[in-house]
Amino acid sequence: MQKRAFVQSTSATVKVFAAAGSWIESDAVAQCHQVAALDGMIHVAGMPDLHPGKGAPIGAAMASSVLYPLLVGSDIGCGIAVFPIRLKRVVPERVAARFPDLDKPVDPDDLAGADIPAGYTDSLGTVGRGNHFVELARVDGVLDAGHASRLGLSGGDLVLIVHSGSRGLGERILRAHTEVHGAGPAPDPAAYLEMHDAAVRWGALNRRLMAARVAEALGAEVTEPIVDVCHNSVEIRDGVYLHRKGAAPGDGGDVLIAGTRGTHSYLVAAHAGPEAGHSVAHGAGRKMSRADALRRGKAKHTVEELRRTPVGSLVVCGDRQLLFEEAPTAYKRIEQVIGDLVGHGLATPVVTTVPVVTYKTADLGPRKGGRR
DNA sequence: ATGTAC
Repeated sequence: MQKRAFVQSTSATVKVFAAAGSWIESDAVAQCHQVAALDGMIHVAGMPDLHPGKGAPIGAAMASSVLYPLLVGSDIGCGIAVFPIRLKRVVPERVAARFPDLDKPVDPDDLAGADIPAGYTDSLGTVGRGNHFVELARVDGVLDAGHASRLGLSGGDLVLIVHSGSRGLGERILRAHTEVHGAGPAPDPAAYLEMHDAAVRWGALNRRLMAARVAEALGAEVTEPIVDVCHNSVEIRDGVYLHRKGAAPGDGGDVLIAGTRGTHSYLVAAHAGPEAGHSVAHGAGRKMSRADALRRGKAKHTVEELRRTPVGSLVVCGDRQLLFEEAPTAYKRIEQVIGDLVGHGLATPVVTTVPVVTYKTADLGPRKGGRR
């Protein structure tokens, strides 16, 4: 036991929602306990996709009496939305070739009159990097037919899944805080929350813009999303600040829990209580650092097998390093994560989706896409 | 995850 300081500090409770057999990186659990020791912290709930992040764990809901911007992170408002889409003929190669360039922002002139949160038009309509993606997927397994029907989903239906956030806006908001206050709490929570809320709205708009861009490029119609859940945020809940970093609000709504670029994703009905921070996992969760995934991936995979996955989908990604970092083998098995949520009574699967074409970043020219 | 620096 470590020697206690003279004044006994009260540490928050920590609970990780993973079965004994589910591997969780010890660094991530250690991060949860570091967070638990912060002033004002009340409870830390680790999701089954828990993994280490920069300064704070990813896949955690953290409740405290003070607001810590670092526990939301830089990608404030990042989330996953699901848009039903109708297409006549779906040949992955054709769809991939027709995908728009989502690395280039939309022309601000095209948004004349639109309400752009924070007036931030840089990179609006772009997907970003890291684990972000825009995916045409097909509903595969229907696990709760009644619930799926209420969402208007049947087996074989196509959906666009958009995972992206607030790009440079959220990063700017966090940096403005950390430059003055470091990892400390927000001295003026209301002022932070105002900027945070703008970034959340910006992220939601960004996801809609991307869905519209893709639909237009594919000659399809797109409507409002049936699911749109932000997993990096803070809210006042039961009188305290509930921070979520890589954790989706999971108390009554539906959530798309992303698998990987070569495996299924799960749309679930979430029903998490206070012990789970009213939250569920947001994805499969990395099991390898990006550096490890790159090193091991290069030894294990060819570029071709990462671009054409075992489920027959295509991955549009002109960045070879990103392709390795995001290889399905760098992530935990999504079935394990879902199983842990179900096992703890936090979620009920509704449908699974299988990727058809996943856009990560603009493809290389035909000449540049050689082996390895 | 990001914009920027190396």
